[in-house]
Amino acid sequence: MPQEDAQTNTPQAEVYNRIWRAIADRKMRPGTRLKEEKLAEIFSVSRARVRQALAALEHDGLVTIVPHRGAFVSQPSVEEARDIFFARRAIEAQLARRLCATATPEIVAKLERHVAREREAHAEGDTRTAIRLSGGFHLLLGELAGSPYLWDVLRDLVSRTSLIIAMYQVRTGPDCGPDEHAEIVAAITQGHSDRATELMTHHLEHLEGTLDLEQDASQSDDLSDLLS
Amino acid sequence: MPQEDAQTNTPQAEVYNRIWRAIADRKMRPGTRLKEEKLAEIFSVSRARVRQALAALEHDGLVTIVPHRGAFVSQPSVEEARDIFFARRAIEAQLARRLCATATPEIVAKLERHVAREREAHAEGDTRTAIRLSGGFHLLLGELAGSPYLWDVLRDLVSRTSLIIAMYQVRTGPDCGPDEHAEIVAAITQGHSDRATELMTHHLEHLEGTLDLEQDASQSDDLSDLLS
DNA sequence: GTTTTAATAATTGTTGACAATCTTGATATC
DNA sequence: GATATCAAGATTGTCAACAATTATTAAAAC
Repeated sequence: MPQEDAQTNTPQAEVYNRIWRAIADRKMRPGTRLKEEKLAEIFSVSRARVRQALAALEHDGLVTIVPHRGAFVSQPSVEEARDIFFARRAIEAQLARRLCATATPEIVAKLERHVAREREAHAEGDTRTAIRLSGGFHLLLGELAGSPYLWDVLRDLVSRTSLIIAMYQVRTGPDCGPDEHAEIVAAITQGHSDRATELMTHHLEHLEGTLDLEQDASQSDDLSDLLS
Repeated sequence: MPQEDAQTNTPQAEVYNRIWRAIADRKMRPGTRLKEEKLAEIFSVSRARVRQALAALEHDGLVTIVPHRGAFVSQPSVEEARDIFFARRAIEAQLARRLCATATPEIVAKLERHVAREREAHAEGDTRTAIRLSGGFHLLLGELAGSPYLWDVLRDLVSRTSLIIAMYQVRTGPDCGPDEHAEIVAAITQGHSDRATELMTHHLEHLEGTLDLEQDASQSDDLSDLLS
């Protein structure tokens, strides 16, 4: 499942959100250990709260909990990475198609405004916000498509994609520039649903293609670096 | 998010699975209250375990937790119901399409065997297993499509659909007979991907159409029955 | 010098008791 | 009689101490 996670008020949600953002924004590398007591100290909450947050994050696939060993930032395998991209293509293609049918001027305006901000951050060389906005584009698209359920699935997929990029990006590459997003928005604006879905599919394939997903999955540890 | 939930070993997973099945098999009506202490007594576990299980079930959308009030079997609204069906169409259409491209003889055999079992239960008038097998067909399709992630999303969607049917079915109707499933399998067997996706979409629309989703969403309580 | 074994420390898992909140029922007031 | 107020009971939420498990270190054996 997937459903309303990002609550706001309660202190336990605060812990969840902080860790979630840290992982999604790639401030914590995959494999990082998350000690309960340390987190409890950082956030000034009881260990039970941290425990709940970690359990929820495990449900989201961002954290892996090994019994009696602790919680770690997940290290998605190559197979999982490919699967995530397949799921994104399947879902986002449909969302783009639906948006073509339901797009109002306000919706188009929101999309164009977002792409403009992406362009801005990209031009200024502000990589961190560029990354966040880039993921945000896909989330915005899901939000505007009017399916709360798929929006939540998409939120999950985008955050997992962050982990995948952190693990498998070959270098600090172009990182999903705003041009392809602009094209998609253009297709939606004109109501070309087939073209929009095709562009979205291609865009995600392009993103997947920039990663190094060829390595042997059996050597996901640090050992592989030493033996190369 | 959606990911590996149905663990097997641990006692807390046992509680989760038992409650999950009870809801998915429509043995517990939407709105039923789930008292922690009572569940703890039934399953002979501590209240903390029950608490974990309920939290996970809330994440799956099968249970709604109201702070300081307790846990209840969810009562999906009409909007949520429509959204769930939209999501199912989006995802299952893509899964059917993919299966057309990757279907092996073994896969086809598994699908046909399942449909045969559905026919059997239907002919014998065994409604309960017919319902379970009917949902199982969609899950099997997701499993054979080879996307663990979407399979998990589908599992979530199918269980939510059970709740929706429990709430909105107009009577104990035909309940998704096996004939449409057979047609879909036939299309997959022949590799007609467009036809398979179309059949799947239509099948889900048909299922949604058998429900009474016209009622005013503001009257989801029992009062609406009394005032009609 | 390397491997085994044991003792210690650090970390996670669980439980039961207590606090906070809500529901229910009775009583008082209009 | 209907509504408001308040107390008792029931239920959920939280925490801190304790148990179980694993990691680390040191010593011992080869």
